[in-house]
Amino acid sequence: MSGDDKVISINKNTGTAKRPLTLKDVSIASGVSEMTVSRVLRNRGDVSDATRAKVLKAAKSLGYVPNKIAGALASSRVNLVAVIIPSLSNMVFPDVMTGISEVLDDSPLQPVVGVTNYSPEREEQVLFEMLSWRPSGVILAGLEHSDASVAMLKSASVPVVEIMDTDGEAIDAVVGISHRRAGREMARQIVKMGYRQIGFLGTKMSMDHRARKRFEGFTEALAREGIEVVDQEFYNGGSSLAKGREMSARILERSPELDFLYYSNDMIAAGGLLHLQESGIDVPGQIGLAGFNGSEFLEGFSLQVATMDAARRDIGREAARIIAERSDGSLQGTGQKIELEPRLQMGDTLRRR
Amino acid sequence: MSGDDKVISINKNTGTAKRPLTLKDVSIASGVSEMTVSRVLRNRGDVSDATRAKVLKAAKSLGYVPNKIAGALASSRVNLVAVIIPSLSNMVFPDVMTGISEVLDDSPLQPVVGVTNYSPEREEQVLFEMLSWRPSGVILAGLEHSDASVAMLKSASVPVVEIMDTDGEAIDAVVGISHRRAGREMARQIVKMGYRQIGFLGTKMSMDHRARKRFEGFTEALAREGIEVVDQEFYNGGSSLAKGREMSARILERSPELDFLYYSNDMIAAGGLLHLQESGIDVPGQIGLAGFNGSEFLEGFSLQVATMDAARRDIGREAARIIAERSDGSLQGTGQKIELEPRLQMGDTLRRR
DNA sequence: GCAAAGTTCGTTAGCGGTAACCTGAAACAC
DNA sequence: GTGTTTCAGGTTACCGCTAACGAACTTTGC
Repeated sequence: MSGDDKVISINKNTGTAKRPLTLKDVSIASGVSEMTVSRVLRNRGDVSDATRAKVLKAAKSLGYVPNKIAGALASSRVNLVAVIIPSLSNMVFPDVMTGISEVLDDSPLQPVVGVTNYSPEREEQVLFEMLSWRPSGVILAGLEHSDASVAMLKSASVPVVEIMDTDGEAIDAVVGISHRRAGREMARQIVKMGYRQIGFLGTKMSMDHRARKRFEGFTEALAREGIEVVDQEFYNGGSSLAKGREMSARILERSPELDFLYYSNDMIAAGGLLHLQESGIDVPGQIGLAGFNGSEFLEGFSLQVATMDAARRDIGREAARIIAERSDGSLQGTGQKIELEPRLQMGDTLRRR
Repeated sequence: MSGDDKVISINKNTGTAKRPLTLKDVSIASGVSEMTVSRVLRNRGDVSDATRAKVLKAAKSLGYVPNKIAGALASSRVNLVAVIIPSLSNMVFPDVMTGISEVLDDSPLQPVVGVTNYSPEREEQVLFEMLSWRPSGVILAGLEHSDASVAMLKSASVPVVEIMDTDGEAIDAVVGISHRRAGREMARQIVKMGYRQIGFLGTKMSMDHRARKRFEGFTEALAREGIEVVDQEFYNGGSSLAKGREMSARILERSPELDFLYYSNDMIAAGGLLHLQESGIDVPGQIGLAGFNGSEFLEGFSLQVATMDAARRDIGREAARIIAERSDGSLQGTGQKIELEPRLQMGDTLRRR
């Protein structure tokens, strides 16, 4: 906001204003037809080595960059994959993106990212925008979308892969884990280890369907053992260590009888760990902890927080694979469903017995 | 051959023919010309309210999604901004992206992200790919690019904003901080607080030019005080708390006389903090610490690590603003340079005196 | 030796929109 | 009434590239 900490200056560049080059320029420069240039540049059709070399040389010396817009319009082939995710600023989606890129790098396809900030309206806008570029496929997070979004996706006639979550009905293909199951398994493990007074800390779950499903699975599994969650604590906005600390302090003040804290993600769980350690509480003896995501950064703490790996990278890879193979014809049919296993990582914050 | 005997595939879900809709379909459905439909959908030119309503209704009921490819080709206007960054998995670029989105959301422009993994060759590829979509602007990280990349950017005749770093020569506009200066300021502060035996811990800097420049500024300022860095420790790959721990342990074993550790980013600095605290070392009395980035997650630790805010979000905002204003004509000229101020955050790991 | 079958390249007709121009009717001026 | 605007919408000609077809030339088969 303070305008005085900026220095603004203008330097004059000798930019030669030029009409962007077209195939015709290359064709003239190399003495062949535009079609032949097009063939050379796409490695398609029969071209003699001599002319190929000639054309490539001309294209390079001119600095020709093909116009994909025109190419896409003419061939009605667009090598873009729309990837629509809620956020880039937590740990999970960058990992998914890594998995997607790993696979698409070996294909002609390219990911294009759109971010929705967990807003269905924004998702609808972003989706519309993306579909208007006629991508070869769509990967989007979650199974919950507005009616309009679903309608757009259904009538777009492109491969659609919904990722992260398998608990629900898909539009086309799905790759993910069952968050209900992840919640259930963690609950069973916690009970098995003898904890009984369990508190839950997480986001306000109106928007985060996956956190909600984990919570549902969690409480359901507890209920089967005749146990109820003793207390809950919610927060808004992004996750942070500091929030994990504060929330842990609050819930323990309110409910000092708690012997276990289940967090909806690893970041706030780690914050909770720091708080407990500084309060001189014995973890996991007196109070146990668990998070969710299998985040790598947990490894840096003195105790490794128990968590459940969400297979983020694998999800990205499998989703991209479906798109790539459907789009090159090597995978037929629609509606593939890949349910990956959430893997429990016991860490050091669940007592063993 | 008549145009009517094309093979049309039928979607079993809806039973509707799935040839993608065009303006013509809407124009037939609403009884006006394609041009009028185009005008309605773009809110351009004179159309009566009656026909406007008619057209919008038809478009909505058909579920028409305009084809931006065709539109872009015809109007040679592409509302995309290429954003080329090294990585999504550290803390810095998601923040930059947030800043960019904040500004572009108020414009017709849309960011498209490409990731280079710190590889110049990959940057060249990604750039080529992006430029072939004829974007309205390019935002890319750093000032160091291959000759071919520079040539492409110069001849593309689009606004180019290089971000993060202002220490060097720009192709067109720049927005960033001086990393040399950031290094210098931190060095001065450290010396001022009485530390003398200083160690450096960071990435292998062959690829990370900004880390290198910080280090150069750092050693330069130390040299002016007659001080040299006592020991250094480098790592490969991504940053993590665990790496920060290990490196800190190693460097202190090798050089127990160190009284200050300067880390090239906050993640490894935080790891170092955890290591020192567990080793029973007094921070900042016995050993001081500082990182770089002004990462929010530092707030969660028991001591706030000293750091320097890189103004990431502001950088994104300013870069996007330049592109947006240049592209709507409200900003004339080229070569704007905006140098933001890195802000020192003293935290608790520098002793005060 | 000549027809059949490559090989290599050119020609034509769009892809689905939009810019620029044009037209007919109603509104307004004098 | 005639001339001039204004409004609402239609016509035409591309944008830069590629699919499809075909032509010229060379090679092969027997």
